[in-house]
Amino acid sequence: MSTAGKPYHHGNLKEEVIRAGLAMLEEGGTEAVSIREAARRIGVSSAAVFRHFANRESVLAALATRGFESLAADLREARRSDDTPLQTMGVAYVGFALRQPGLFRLMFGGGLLSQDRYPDLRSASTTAFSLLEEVAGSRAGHSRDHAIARWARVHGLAHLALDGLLGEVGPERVRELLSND
Amino acid sequence: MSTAGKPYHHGNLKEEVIRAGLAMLEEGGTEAVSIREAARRIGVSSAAVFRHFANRESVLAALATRGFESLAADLREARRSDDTPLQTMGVAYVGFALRQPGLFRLMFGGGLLSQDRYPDLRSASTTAFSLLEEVAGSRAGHSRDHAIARWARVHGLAHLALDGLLGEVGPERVRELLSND
DNA sequence: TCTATATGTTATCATCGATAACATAATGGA
DNA sequence: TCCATTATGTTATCGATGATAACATATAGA
Repeated sequence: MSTAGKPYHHGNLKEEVIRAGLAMLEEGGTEAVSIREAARRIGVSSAAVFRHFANRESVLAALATRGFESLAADLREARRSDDTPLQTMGVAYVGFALRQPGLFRLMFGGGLLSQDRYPDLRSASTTAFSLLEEVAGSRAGHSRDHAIARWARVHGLAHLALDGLLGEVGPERVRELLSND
Repeated sequence: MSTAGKPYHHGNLKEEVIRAGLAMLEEGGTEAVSIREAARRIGVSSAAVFRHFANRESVLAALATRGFESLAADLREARRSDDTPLQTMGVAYVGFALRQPGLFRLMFGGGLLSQDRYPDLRSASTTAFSLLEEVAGSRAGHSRDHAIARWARVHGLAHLALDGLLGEVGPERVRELLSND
């Protein structure tokens, strides 16, 4: 038990590291995610963080995993739209990227996905993607390849918008770019 | 003049740093690009590198710029195909990403493009993109938005393939995925 | 030739990820 | 209840990195 100050055991450190990591991610991108800085913000020694994560990369993997879970939630919400679920999901997808660019870049640009360590990350990403692909291929007479092509378009739009190559991109603009099919 | 060993002045250091950087990029991604390691490989002090680059990020920007120039060259070559230039350029685009994943990830995933420093990088990227967009929109009756959508699909395919989300992807597979229009 | 400038070198610093050695709290069986 | 095991935290330390300052040498032009 603690007498007055902080208890010796934090109790929720892993979760807080993730919270701090997500914040740093948006402040300065993946490079700005630092174990020491996270520890500093939480008020704990940096070595304590290593009790919960093997190394920095595994922190990044945890952040990316959260990202895919969050993206999947957004996509599920968008799917409820009864009129044009594909467009709406596309808008949600691009919106996610623009709202959390640091996270989005980590999720894809980081090369974590293409590795085989981090099975949690793999499965979280698969879950999110299957939501998109499912809807993209649901119209009658469309091949799986067609679904992939649609999915790729959404993904590409998100990346291009993020890199500022499409000018200002709002929800309506995204819907417009996804309407021609 | 030097008596026997290396001359005091390297003479071509900037270029060699870029060469070394490109190599490191493919060996271990952006994170593996290190000023000190580059200097070590070239056989020069790390401080010497800073005579030619303001900081590490500006080295990365130079590498990315090279990447866009190289990509543009590939696209120009592909455009010469008289039958299906758009598909061929798409194949070249994805092929570039798969052949040089580290470079491709730096060019996009790094967030360098969205910054405003590095005007050379901006212009190199614009040049490359205009090649794609030009051809993508050249068919009669197609809007600029349609060209962007096509471009996005190619870009998205490159990213997805790079992240291993499309399984094995060879040139024919890419052409297949780009054929439905 | 001589001087300014470009380009290299050798310290040196603060920061970072990582690990070892040690300290304390929480848990659960005898 | 006590005590041993385990989980979780701390401090000290290491090697590598980006960056800068102070100094050395080569090159080029007046």
